[in-house]
Amino acid sequence: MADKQPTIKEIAKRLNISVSTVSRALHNHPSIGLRTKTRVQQLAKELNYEPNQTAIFFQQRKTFTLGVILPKLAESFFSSAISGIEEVANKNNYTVLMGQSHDDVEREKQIVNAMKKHRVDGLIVSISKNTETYEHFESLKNANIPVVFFDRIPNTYDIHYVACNMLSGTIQAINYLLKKGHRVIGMINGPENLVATADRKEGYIQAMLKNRLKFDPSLIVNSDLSAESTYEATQKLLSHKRKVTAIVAFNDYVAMDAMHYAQQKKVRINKDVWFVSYANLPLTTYLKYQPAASVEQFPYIQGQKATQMLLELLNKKEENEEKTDPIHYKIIVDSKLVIYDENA
Amino acid sequence: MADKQPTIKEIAKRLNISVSTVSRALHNHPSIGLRTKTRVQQLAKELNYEPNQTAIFFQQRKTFTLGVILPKLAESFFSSAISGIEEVANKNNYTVLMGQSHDDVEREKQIVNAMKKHRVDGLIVSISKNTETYEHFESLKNANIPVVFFDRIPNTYDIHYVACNMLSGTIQAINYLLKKGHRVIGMINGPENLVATADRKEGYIQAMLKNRLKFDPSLIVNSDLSAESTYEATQKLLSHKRKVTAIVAFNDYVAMDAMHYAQQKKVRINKDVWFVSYANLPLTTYLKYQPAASVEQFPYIQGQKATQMLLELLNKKEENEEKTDPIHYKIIVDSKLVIYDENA
DNA sequence: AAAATTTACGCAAACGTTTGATTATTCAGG
DNA sequence: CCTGAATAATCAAACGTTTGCGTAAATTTT
Repeated sequence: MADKQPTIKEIAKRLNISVSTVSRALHNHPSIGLRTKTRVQQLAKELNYEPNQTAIFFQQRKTFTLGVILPKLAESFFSSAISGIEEVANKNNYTVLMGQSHDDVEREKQIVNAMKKHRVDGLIVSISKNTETYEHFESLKNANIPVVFFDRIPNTYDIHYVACNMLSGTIQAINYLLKKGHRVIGMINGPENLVATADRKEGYIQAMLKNRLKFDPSLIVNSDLSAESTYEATQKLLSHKRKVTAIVAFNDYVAMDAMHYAQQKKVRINKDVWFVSYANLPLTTYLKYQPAASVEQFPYIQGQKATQMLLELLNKKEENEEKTDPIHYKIIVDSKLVIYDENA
Repeated sequence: MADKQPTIKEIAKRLNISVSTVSRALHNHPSIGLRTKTRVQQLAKELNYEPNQTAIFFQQRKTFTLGVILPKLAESFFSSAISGIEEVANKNNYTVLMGQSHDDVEREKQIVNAMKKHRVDGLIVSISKNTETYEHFESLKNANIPVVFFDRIPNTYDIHYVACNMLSGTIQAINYLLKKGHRVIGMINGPENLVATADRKEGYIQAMLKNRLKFDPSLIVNSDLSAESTYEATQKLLSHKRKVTAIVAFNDYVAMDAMHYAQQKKVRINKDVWFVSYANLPLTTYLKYQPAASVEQFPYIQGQKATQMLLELLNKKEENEEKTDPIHYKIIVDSKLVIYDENA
């Protein structure tokens, strides 16, 4: 019973017709008579024929495979993102080749190469923390493999990407706190070299100005994201000469550390001092502390958008062959404040 | 500059030799003279030649791709597992096609089909919670695609798998508690139909018997894993006529709920009552409660082992073509108790 | 009834690579 | 100078599909 997989040839031979006829019959090509069409399709069912995709891939110069490179699946941001990617990809009959860089540039390069070798049709990537040079992606351009970046994007202009606008969420966060009556709002921001850090600061400032309040730079402190650094930052804010009654933290981890420190200092969380952060931890009831609200970055949606964008690029490519048009797609997803405890 | 990718033919033409010579030269075949060999290899570098893998896949009837199907990447158990899989796969020049079933049998079937279409060389799968029939995997046998199951494995014998032995860890857990002086140890077990549940119970019993203690069935209660059910179970144990001083919970989520309930009842965690569980939450300091110890199931290692097993199967397959030998590989990884707080 | 058109199918090339069989070249030994 | 062996390279088939082009038979149009 261990038949070799039946091929189009096999069917042709049995029916005493040519392979091209079989191929066309299977595709419902108009120039094939109804009679033979049904004969072919029946036999195909009978033999349990399945087209050899590798042959088709080869013939069509297309693999219906999207490569996805991201830092770490263990981070729920990325595992959500890949679910969004998978969903759109599968809906369009693409499958997903996956690779984790683990924030290691060398691995990232290796994966890019492996993907290129495997002739993925396109690539979706969120670059590693340490990626500062982008030649390994350049080589994809030559190979005519489109790349869409998401969330963690290179610092250049000639790319397609979808990313999250941190401004909107930050402004909402500040507004939320202002509406609750807070006037002295501290911010624990991230490393100064990150775009994400600048965006948060910018959002903070904009929100204050829009509300005709003046911006006090000493209320923004930075953390290198280590627990110690965050403790220190928190300490600074808690001992600020003006009484800080709310703190916006760079992300959930920072928020956790800050709240931990505050708690130790007998500060009551979301009572004496309110905390708001940026979501990257799954919201579980099992966390020690919970911020009052969190800026959501919609990784699932970002994943979907990125995939849609990539698929469009692939279509474009099919249409106007060889035309390397200079347009670069950019999608910005607005972040949004999510309030956890409505009655608070 | 948008050259089509150079092919072996191109090289042959330029050098005025045949494609077969080029192919062999590139592979360092002994029957090619040193002179032409170097000429070919040089030109290849120059043109930036890269073999067309799709052509090779097709020709060799092999894709160097492993399919991985698992329920949910968001669970850290699985994201660890896939890291292990990826590592071994990449080391052996395989790449990983990924699909999440989200515990939906229909999706699982779809993914299996997609993978078959893509002609993955082999498959690694952890079945969905709701999978009770296995025909969709049977079809892979016919296609001669080997499958290795891991962790969540079908309830049949004729499969390859790697799974985790819950007995060892459970016994260690009980021993640990006994050594700490606990004599009345409760267990919150899972749904009765799961193998995992039976294993835990079995471990509990064996540990007690080995220590010449008698087993009290009323100390094992079941939870359907919902918070309410767990509360109820915890309540039963805390109000047991014998004073329960330690509780082994089915997993981290259950443990969290149990500790939450206990806390509310003024029971001091790991003081009045000790908690031990089975790890499936990443160990972060951000959790509200922490069990004193946890049985680790080594997802990363399971992933590695499963991949190694699959690669072996693929090698076997290459050697003795068509021989469908009836041997089924099984690897059992021992679970192991990890104690969090050494000085406790 | 011949010409034009339509319908239904076959031929063969092409995609890029590998590989068994074959041929041409070189060279040693007799 | 011939034989036989080693060396170096070529030929051609094969992998399974798709597709442009050609063409015989069937049908319609004059």
